[in-house]
Amino acid sequence: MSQRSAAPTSFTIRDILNMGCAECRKEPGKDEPGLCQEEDTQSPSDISEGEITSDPQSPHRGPQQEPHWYSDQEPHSEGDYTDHKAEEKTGKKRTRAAFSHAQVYELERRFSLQRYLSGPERADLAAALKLTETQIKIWFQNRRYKTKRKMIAKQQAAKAPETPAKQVAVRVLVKDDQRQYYPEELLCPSLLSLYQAYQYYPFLYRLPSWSPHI
DNA sequence: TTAGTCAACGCGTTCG
DNA sequence: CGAACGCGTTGACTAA
Repeated sequence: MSQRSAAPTSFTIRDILNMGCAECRKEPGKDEPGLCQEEDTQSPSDISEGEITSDPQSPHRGPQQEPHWYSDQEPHSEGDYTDHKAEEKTGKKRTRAAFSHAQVYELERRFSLQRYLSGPERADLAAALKLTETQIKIWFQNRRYKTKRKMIAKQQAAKAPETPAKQVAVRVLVKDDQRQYYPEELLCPSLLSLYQAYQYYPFLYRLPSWSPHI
């Protein structure tokens, strides 16, 4: 990972929040999922200390002009979580909050440190991220299950009987009759899948646990 | 249209 | 008995 700037990178909650989504700032006008919109409506200075700009209503992901993430959705804060469940029973269509980049960043960071949270830890994290404890609990549940599934799939792939190698055409960059790289120098498949898993959260590349180096 | 991801849900199980 | 868990599924959504 190359150095983006001369400024030291801090991973405290406050710094993460205040720094906003660096990926979004690169191309502010680009219409791409995973780009946040917060900078347009709320400057970092507007964020109170230690506060996550976690409005699932205005998630980082989603196009600028017409947010596809529940544009008709009522605010989904901790207070209305039960209301949301009540809505389910009344037959209203199910909604799904999209956590902001800052929230997911902190959740992933925390998960990399500990896979299980105690009650008080969960409450603290929920308060810091402006999410409900239930959301934190469900997120960790899903995250553990997701990790397990991937591990099982990986083990099964490793155990699977070797199939005869298939010959495929490989494009090779040639300049002045000289090959510029070798196929084996390309990204390995496992790394590609990892990249794919991070497609929605490019900022995760900055997590300490993440390293593009093999 | 399809495959994949995600948050949320339902259900059965475990544990204090 | 209630809370938390694992697991499978659902519904909304995107990219290809």
